Amino acid sequence: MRGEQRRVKSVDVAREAGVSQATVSYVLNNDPRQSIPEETRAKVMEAARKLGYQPYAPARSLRSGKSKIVLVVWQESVVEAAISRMIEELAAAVAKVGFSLVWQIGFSSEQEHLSANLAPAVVVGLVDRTDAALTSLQRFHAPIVTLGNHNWINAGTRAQMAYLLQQGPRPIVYAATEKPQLQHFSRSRQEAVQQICHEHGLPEPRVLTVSQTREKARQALEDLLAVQSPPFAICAYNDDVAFATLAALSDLNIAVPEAVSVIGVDNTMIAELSIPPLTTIGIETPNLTEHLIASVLSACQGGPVLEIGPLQTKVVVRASA
Amino acid sequence: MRGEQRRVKSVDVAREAGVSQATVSYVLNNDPRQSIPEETRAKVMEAARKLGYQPYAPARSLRSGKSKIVLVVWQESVVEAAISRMIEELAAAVAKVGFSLVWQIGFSSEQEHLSANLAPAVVVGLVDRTDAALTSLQRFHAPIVTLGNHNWINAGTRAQMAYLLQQGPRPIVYAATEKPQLQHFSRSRQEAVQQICHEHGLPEPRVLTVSQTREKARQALEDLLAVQSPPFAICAYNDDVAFATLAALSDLNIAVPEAVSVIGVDNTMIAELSIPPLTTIGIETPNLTEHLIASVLSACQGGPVLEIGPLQTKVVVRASA
DNA sequence: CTGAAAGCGCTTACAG
DNA sequence: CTGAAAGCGCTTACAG
Repeated sequence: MRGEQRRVKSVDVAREAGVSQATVSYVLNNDPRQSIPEETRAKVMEAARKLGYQPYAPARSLRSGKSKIVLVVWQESVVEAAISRMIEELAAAVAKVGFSLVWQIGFSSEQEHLSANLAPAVVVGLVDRTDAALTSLQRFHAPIVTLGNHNWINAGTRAQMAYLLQQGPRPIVYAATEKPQLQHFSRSRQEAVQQICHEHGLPEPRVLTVSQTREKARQALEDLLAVQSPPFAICAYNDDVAFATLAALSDLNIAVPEAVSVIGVDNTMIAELSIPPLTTIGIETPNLTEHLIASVLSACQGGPVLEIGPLQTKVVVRASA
Repeated sequence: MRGEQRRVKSVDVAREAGVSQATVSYVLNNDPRQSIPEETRAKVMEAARKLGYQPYAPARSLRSGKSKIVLVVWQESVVEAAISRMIEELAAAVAKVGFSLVWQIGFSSEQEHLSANLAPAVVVGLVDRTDAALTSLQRFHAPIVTLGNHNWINAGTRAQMAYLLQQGPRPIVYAATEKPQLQHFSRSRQEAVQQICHEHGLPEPRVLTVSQTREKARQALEDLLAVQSPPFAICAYNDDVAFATLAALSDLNIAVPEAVSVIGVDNTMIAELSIPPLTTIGIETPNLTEHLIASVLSACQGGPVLEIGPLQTKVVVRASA
């Protein structure tokens, strides 16, 4: 399916409307420094509509020196509802000032020369703030907006541990994910769990690596039970891992939370649908979306990049812990 | 955080390397029609590296008349692992020929003027092929690659019904999603279910609208049970809906699949983690990714848009139906 | 209020 | 093999 045809240019619109190319530009961009009579304006609009004129982005970017693209760089490969909703609101906000939002998903090395192919006005880095990632974002030569908190990766983990500790002195097991693309995060959270255990004089936490296949998850759990007897508490990498863990516990007829308690992170849609319903951590930064929008809009308009405050968490207590 | 600085241009590289701007372009683009001595080539590369030169995409697009952006338009707001994996492979493939891939997520009207801000070389439309959607994609003035099958939205639904029918003559209930952004799809699948029931002389299927909150899902199910007594089979919009349905059935102590059977669509990661494990439909088109890649690469290089064959499905039998 | 003209940073015929 | 120059389609001082 092709959609090509000859492109209609602003000079075509000018000819059709019987005005100059400059006037077309003034009208279409609503240039506030010009005062165009209503009649001329209408003629131009009508001609543009009739010819189906679409300004050609590269020309306009080249001339004006700035593009109208906001690039969201999202490090993981899956986009969940919560983040999607946040960015959807951002997209609506930037659209109001004539910008468009576009995503890069999965921050892979193959994609690194995106900066040679796209010149965004602003980049929103929803990534772990490692030096490598930051350097990579610099290549866009655009203002960079990131989540303010260096440790947002582990914010949920710390909240999980605080809750478990407050529930009583059970040994802790960290349930890691098996997904290769999440190892960086998973390891970081694991270290956070270890450190907190040390600080509270708890034994070194064992690690349960949970695959998404039910069978393998059950086996890993059996292996764990051979060396760690209940009661204990499982602090899961995220809700998905907690889910698989609950399935495995059910298969082995282990009482949750009496023998083993489980806590997730993310408060995804499905968290309340598990059996038993999953206790988890929700990210609840009041006005996070608003702060993000304000920061991006400011950057779009050449203003400073506003700092975005740290993430706040809250425990969503259900039945599993 | 700013990453601006003065942009280094190809003329700067030329000066640094002691050659002309043209030579810089030839070297950096590996122009096959020129034969540049190795020594000159090395000088240019070194100068570019030293200055951190990045070609400016808009200028290059304007001059060459084509961009190196592949835009993936994804109609839903959530990106699941399966689709993400497919597009990741596509991204790697186009990267090999110097293109970059970028997503538009959630095909909202606010984003419609994206075509004024971005000039992709190819657009991949992972959207329902309605006239409105197609017209919208045309505005990019680029070749459009879509999934070949007009009815891919309902392919999974037809497979669900075929399986349920083959299991025996239970009344069918269609479990719809409540999510506003999915209504178009959900209604389309519902109609497919109705039509198939007619064709097989089954009674008009009742509709259970399933919210993602457990409490509301349970209530809706109770309302249904007041008018439809077991046994019956629930054909769910997708795995998420099936999940919520299973949770509600568990709350009401209804035996699955003895009293009520449930089948999903998508074969998501969590499908085997439900209690009982979910019977569902997987999309299993052999070489779908390969076909997609071939089609996009062809379009990138100015060739024709290759047709992509219809989606194929397979039943993944677990315990719920 | 309107138009003729310059120029953004590249690529690519073209001449040498 | 290399370089001087034209030109992609816009926007925006500038002159009228």
